[in-house]
Amino acid sequence: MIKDEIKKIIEKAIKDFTGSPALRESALREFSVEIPGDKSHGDYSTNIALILSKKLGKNPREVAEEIKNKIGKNNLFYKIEVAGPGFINFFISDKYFIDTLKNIDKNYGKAEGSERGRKIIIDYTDPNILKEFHIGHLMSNSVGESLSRIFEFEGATVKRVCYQSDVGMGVAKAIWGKIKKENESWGEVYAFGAKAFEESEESKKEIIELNKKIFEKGDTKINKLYDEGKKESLKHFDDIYKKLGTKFDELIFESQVADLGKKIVEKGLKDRIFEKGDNGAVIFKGEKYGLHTRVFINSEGLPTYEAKDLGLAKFKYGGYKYDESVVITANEQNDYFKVMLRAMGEVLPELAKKTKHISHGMLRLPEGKMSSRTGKVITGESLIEKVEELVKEKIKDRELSEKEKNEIVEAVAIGAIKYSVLKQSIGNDIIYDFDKSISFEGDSGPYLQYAYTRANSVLEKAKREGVKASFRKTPKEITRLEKTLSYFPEVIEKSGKEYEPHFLVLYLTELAGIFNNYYAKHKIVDKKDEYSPYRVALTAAFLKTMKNGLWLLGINTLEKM
RNA sequence: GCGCCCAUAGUUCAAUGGAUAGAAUGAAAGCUUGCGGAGCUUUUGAUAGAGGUUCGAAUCCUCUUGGGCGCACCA
Repeated sequence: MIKDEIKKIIEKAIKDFTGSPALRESALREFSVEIPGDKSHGDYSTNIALILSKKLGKNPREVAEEIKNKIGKNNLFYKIEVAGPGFINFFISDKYFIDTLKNIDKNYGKAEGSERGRKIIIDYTDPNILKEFHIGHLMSNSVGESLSRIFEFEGATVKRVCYQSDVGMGVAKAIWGKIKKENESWGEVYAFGAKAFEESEESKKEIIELNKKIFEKGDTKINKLYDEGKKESLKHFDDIYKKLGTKFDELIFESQVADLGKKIVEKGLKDRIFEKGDNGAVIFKGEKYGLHTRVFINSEGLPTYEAKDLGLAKFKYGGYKYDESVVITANEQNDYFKVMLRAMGEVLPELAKKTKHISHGMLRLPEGKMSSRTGKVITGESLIEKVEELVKEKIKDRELSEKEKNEIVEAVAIGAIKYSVLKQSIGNDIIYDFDKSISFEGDSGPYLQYAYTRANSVLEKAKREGVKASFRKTPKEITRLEKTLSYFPEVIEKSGKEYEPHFLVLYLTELAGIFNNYYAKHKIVDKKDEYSPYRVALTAAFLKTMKNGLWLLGINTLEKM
């Protein structure tokens, strides 16, 4: 990557610069090499002089000039200039960009980054059995899958896991509902049970009683109901994962980690990390760390979610010696995670250090539009269905086979949803606009898919007309397209490092726009034009980059649409 | 009550403390002999308010206003 090369050059240039080694070190940690938004500021730009001058108490422009002189001549650039308050701008030779283009193949950008050799476990989606798969799960899945693919692409070995609750009151509410309303779906009966639990003392008692029975596993009828429900639930989730393009390496259930968690907390109690509350519950006093108190084992001696999460960490590490454990949840759990991770820092310090909590915002729908007649919450699958219907309506007049149409509907709908989730920084709420998400123009998944498809048909035309891709004859001046294509590896690395797929989304959207612009200005396939082979090769490079990029977001490309 | 997060063009989003705050969409105007016009070009328009730190603040600090979330036995 060119950015790394520039960094090395700068490092070398300031090696025998005035100041102490410690000062130099800290400057090297802080400085950055960026692609400036304004192209008149060069292809790459660094703020090293601004950082150094601050530490040295010198004029930044003078420092910049000095560094520029130290760098001297280098074939990579045709020009270096000092600009503004003291930026050093690098203008890269076209030859470099063309050489990069030549190396764009289907592995372009792969495993170049910083994750090489690392073992990462990533936990996302996390629906609970017998409950609905809701929009939050859809968000978690989109984020988790994309990050997984980015880490893998950067060279990490990734284990995808999904942690789900299969015991407790939630399950009891659903089973209680199922007993009362045999023919209703699990999602429905759960809602029914949950409502009854809140509203009727009698029902509440029954559900608590039932919860014990489920736990004891003594009643064959209840056992059967539970087993069937669990199986059906998991099958149902599996269908959704297939559609979304996720394949988990392991499903971990709450029941598998409860005892482990309890033991960890009991040991922690002996070590005085935890303490006993008034009524016998085992608690962690978060106030010592500026947080709040949470219960890890309740007064009945049962481990809570907190304890189970400790068990989960140990369980995960037992099966896979990870370097990093990434957990993705909605951000309403942020404060909870702070306390739990702080406690983990005391009882499982090594694992706590390796754990990274990433939280996403809510997917909000335009008011009224989606709430169905029954007033139920919108589920993840009904969202997918609704978007599919809209896409279906949109392409109904195309001359395509039924089979082709179905493929397009699914790819475009999923692409639209994933794009909407991933296009902005994780953590903030998303206002989901149905029409915008499936729009073929502007800021959307389908726009990228369309740009891909159109480029693809250009290549098909080239094939028909016998124009072969070649970089032998290159134009005198290259365009933004060649330059932008070369940024791809850097963008992926940044997305992975910062756990932010939106950098990639923004990049691909810009790239698609630039390609569309190129396409509008140049005739790509033209037998009589000596530059046509080059343009075909450039189009092929765009196609591969776009395909890889979309794949990293979990979005499929289409040959026709 | 306490804590955490958030506030940027009409709208939806960008911007490791850096250069003239970028896109998309909307609105207005234009482009088509040439591959999928579902495209391209141009114009329009914003940092919630008040202080402070800094050579430099949308970004850091304080206060105000307006939102979201969380605070002992749910997950």
